[in-house]
Amino acid sequence: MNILTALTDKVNEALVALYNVQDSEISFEKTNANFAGDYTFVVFPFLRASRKKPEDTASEIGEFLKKELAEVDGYNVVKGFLNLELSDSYWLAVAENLSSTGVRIPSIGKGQKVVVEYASPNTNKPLHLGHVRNVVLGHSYSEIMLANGYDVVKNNLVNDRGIHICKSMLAWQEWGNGETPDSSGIKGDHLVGKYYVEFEKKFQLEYSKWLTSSEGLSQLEVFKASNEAKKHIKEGTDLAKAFKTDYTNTYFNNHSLLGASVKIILQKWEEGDEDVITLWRKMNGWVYNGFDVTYNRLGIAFDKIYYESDTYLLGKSMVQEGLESEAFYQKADGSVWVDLTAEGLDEKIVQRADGTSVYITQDIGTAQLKYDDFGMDQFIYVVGNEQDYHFKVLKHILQKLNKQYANGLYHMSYGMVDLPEGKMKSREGTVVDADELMDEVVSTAKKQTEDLGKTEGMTEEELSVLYETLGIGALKYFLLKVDAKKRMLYDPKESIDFQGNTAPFIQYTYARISSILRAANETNKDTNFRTPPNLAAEEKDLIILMHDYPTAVNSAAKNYNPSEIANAVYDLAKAFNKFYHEHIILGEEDYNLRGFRLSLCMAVGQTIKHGFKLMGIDVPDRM
RNA sequence: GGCCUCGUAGUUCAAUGGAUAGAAUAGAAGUUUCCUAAACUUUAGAUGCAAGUUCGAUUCUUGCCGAGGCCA
Repeated sequence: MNILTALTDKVNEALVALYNVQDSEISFEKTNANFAGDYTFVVFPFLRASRKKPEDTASEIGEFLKKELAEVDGYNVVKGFLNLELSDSYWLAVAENLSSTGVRIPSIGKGQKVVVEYASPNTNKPLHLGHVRNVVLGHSYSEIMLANGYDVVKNNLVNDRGIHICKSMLAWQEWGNGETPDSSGIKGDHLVGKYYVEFEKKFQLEYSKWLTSSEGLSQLEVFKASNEAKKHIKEGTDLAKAFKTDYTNTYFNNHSLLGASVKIILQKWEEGDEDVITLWRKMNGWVYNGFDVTYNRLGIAFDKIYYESDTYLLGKSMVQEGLESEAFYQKADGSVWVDLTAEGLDEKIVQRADGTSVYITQDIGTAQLKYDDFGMDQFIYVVGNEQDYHFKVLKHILQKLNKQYANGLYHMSYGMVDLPEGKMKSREGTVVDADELMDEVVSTAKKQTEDLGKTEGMTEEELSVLYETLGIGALKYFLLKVDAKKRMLYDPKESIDFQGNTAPFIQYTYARISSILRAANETNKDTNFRTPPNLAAEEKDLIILMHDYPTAVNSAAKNYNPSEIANAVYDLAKAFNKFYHEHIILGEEDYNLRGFRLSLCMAVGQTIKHGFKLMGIDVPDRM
């Protein structure tokens, strides 16, 4: 029972009756705090039809609503703003409903299947803060879709093959001395990452040496004369430095001994060489064990995991299909292309002249695989915005191939997490490691809790659960409260706050509520109330926020934006603390008033818990 | 070179084209005989610049300045 639906219908009726305007787009906003009223209707767009002053138009519509809708108690008009005042008895009915049925979300996704792909890590190094934003968003969005009635498949596509893991393999073989997670006590993903870094170090050494060799110096001269160099001269960058950066890949492919060795490993892998496959399995196994620890601590899981080693050859048959249907075309050298200039994009290669596939070909194949496996209505990729172009292309290609399911493709494009100095760079050691970050926020939670000293009587186990709840909660909330599309900043020096608009603030509110309800239970005070008492402003605020909460859950799904949940829950927690400060609850003498307030507490607690579940964050009963 | 994002208080984030641009944090001043002060109250502080569309622009359009990204 959402009053806005009724209001929308009635305003439409009013517009027809008064000004003969049909089928208008009606919307309401919350009344600005500086004016009386609950919801506001803006009449400016209808002045042309009414041919009256804004004030008169608003008054006429207000009068109509007041007469026709029992819930509308009164109204006031400021310029073209019609502020509608709903009756206390309406809000009390809402409160009663909340206390009897709890949180109810309209099932807008009933009967629809969605595959949400997130995480998608490489297996050559541990997860970092960027991955954490990814998985936290993906998990939260999946939960939001579930709450909206969708049938959701949480899906991970692991990039377990390729040149990157071969680098770790080579380094481990050469310099590892048989080190394992068990022998070294290092978490598996970190151990494999250690050898990846080791490889890069050795490679840089080799490269630096080459750069000062006669061959390297002569290549530098060639570079200095090139068009590329002109750009750098214009920007004033050091040419030797620019060359070093620009030439890295060419060096790796054409000159490097280490590069050549890695490529041999990759080739052997593709041929199915037993020794290489065994090593590859072993090291990936270490990484998966490590990832599982990280995922578990973050409280996320998947329903379906694809591995690129199984899927990287997919898509080739679809290249044939595209050629036959003339969606693709072949160049003289045999390479296959798709022309997307009509769609405002470029021409894009989908198969190289030597017959090997490119990255996007795999994605075409896995999209089809997903559809074959799940027959989903929508499939969502939680992937950073650096791949905006890639997914635009992917969608267009699938459409050109006449795949109906292509219309259900959505790239949930989120912004990067930046550091104060800019992007995280593994080479410069500025990457914020996921495991270290979790350790840090949890130990901050521990320290804060101990400083406040309110946990007397809790066991060691309860305390360690509490620290995880608070620390991991703070981290997740920090990442989720920002609009997913936007890039955001993390400052390691300041780390993550526990005051203000944070998870611990909201968890604290929940703990307060739990504490009250516990005490009420122990003293046999119940949440029943019969005669509707007068509504205090703080009570009404709570009811309105809870009344609007389900709309926020629908909206978060429609807008692919979990931050709407964070905002809604934060506003509610803030309003509750104000209410708590202004009104006695347990000590209230009046039976009905006390019951009413207790029922409000219960409903607020349930709503907070519900919202936090959608963000994948736990709530503590005390803290 | 082409294309795509983004510029809001000192800082980090809000604001379906609507009223006096909201929070948090940092700053200043308060609140504890009272259900948890991780709280509450008060205070000061911002739309990069310039045009345009509109009854009305932080929001839409164009140019400039600045930051980031993608494609060869």
